[in-house]
Amino acid sequence: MSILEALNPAQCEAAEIVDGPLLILAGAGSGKTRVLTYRIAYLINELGVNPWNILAVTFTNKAAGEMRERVEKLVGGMAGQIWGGTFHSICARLLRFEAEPFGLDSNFTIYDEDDRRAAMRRVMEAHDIDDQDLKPRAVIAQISRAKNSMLDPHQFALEAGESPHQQQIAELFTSYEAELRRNNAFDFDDLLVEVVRQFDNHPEVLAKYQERFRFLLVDEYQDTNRPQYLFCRQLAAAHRNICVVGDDDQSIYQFRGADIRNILDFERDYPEAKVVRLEQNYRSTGRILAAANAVIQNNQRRKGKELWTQAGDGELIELVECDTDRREARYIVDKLRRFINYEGYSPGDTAILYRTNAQSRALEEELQRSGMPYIIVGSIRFYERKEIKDILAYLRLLANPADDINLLRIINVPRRGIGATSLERLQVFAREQSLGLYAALDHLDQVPRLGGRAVKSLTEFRDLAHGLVADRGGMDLPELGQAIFERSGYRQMLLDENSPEAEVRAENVDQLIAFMTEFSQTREEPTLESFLEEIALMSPLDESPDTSKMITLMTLHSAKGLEFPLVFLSGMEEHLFPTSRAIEESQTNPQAIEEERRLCYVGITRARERLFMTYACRRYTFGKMIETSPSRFLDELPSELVALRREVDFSARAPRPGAARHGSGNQIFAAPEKPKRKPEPKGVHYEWDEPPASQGADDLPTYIDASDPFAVGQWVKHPSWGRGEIVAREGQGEKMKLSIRFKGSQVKKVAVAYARLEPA
DNA sequence: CAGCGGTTCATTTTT
DNA sequence: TGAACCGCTG
Repeated sequence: MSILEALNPAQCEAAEIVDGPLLILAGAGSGKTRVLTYRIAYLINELGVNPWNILAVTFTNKAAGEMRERVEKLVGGMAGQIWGGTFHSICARLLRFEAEPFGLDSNFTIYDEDDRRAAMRRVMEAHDIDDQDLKPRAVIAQISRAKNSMLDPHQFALEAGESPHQQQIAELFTSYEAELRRNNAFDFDDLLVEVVRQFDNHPEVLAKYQERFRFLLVDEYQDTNRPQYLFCRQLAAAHRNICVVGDDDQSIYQFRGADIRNILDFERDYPEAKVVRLEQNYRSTGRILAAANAVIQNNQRRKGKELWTQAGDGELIELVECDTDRREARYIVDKLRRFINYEGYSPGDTAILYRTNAQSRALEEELQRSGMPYIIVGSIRFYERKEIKDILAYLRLLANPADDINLLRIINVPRRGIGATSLERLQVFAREQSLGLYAALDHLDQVPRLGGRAVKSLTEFRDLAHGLVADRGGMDLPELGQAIFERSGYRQMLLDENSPEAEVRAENVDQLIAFMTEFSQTREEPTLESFLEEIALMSPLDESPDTSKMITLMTLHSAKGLEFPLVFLSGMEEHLFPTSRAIEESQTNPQAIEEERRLCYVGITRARERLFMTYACRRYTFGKMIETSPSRFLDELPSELVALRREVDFSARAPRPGAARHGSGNQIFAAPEKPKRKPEPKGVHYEWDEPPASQGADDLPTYIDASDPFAVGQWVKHPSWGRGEIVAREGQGEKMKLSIRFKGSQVKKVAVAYARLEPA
């Protein structure tokens, strides 16, 4: 009996066709991941394929890990031998493994957006270009686009033609590339481009991998860009065993070079390709699916498919109009509390999705008041925090001393009295001698016009670095992190600051070191380089481990591939979703709106049972209240699927059908909510279903729970800051942080586990 | 050299 | 609204 009997006929076919190219067109919720895992298990268990011969490309590293786990359940420990990960992490590993034949230094650094910008600034300075009239960001965007089209600086210059502006960018492109090579660094785009070029130039290396990766699986194929497409084509050229899975309706990364043609033209690239369509949806209710189908139908450019389900209709989709973004947030949080308290949902069943990260702020404030556990995916990324980036910069310096950009970040952090003037002198010297800055530190006596104080400070820094390099061999990863934290004076700097914020930052560094410990215990090769690489290529989702227990807030992009029983799509407004940019662009190109619509489709299809879509009539934007209008996508929802309600006055719970008219007016008004009898709450219960009488300066109700000493509204005493009122809190248990308003009305953020707080 | 206060500018989305 | 950048002062 085959393991594939657990699959439906279409899924079974998709898992079984293992010879030659295969395109699986998998609609949202059609069991795609299930097919992929069974396919791999089938290859290994029933066809005796060595897992070592399988390469699985996924969209996040987390997804790769989950797939490996699921395969493991079917085939056992051998699953660990499957190569899996994102294009970027796979390519980074390839570049390190093959550094020698490729003529590279395997200790290269991977530049993120910040590093990239810093590098570009430096290049522009060298070219004497004022960054006011040519912004580094814009130049980088153009370079990135060029790389995603596989253009090198030379080809870019040819395409630029006569335009002096474009020629200037071409020059900057050339210098930027030189700068990165000098620093032994690659940016995100380079990782892919470099592998493709190297494979072209080293067919013997390519052949090795073609031989090894006899079975190629690529998930989210609709979001591949040109270099990724070429990479796949290179690997598959010999055996043509390539299985790609995708959904043209869920292509949402064209802004970063994804080319929808890669999926639309798959059958042209591989004429012998078989195509399997998965259209039965196992995720959502009939109404949710109908809404999704109705919206996406407005796109012209698609392969065309219609999802269907055997599940029932389910509830109506609720469309909620709120007068402000604040009210919208409050409505959502209030609704969540009810679902969690009385409808048997747990926080982990729920998600709030939005178009832009900026929208998370108002929602977060409301959630903080509520005390319900939540996690924001991606907006304030752990590895982008100053203190984390600083400590990482020290680590990167040890791994790759040739990286000036990195060294400049920390040479005066903590303050060592090394100022701009001294640094400039050092840089001029280094440039003249063709030395990296780190190497130049060994010749301080030869640097012209360097003051005695500066020499002393720079020597101090050099000795610090040398010391760490010398001792590195005898330390494991977390010890090294700890040593950097201590010896660099970073910990002392935070201690001296003696503020709650500094405490939190110290705690963050401790967290980083804790992760280093975990890393060195769980990874096969816990080297410094692999650690830095993993962090550099981490997606926001890879960073947040426990979305399963909390209300999850994230962008629609981050939500791709996920599902939740209860979903809120917030900010359904013109100029926000679709964005102003897309609207503007659609003046000249009607298809510009289509990617936004696909994003909307992705959002709708995340929901299993209940879907709420909300919009505000006025929204705080750039500190100003802006009048808004409902998103055009709402007009595309069939009226019979939707219940419309209005949230105007918070204290009046019942909706007030009223003045404002919406869009084409095809929505129904919901009957006023009938007063429900409260069932006995089960499990965790979040308080304040009935809001207490409003209090406080504004007319917003403040919720207070007297049994919880750290509830919002309670007073506490801080050893150094005195008495203060808790105005907000985040996190749980040991990680709980409080925002406290002390006298002088300054608000400080405090980690409960660190600050010795007393009730006051 | 560091710290302060003023100004300006920005929001897509992410590896 | 706020982060990020600039220029001035001590």
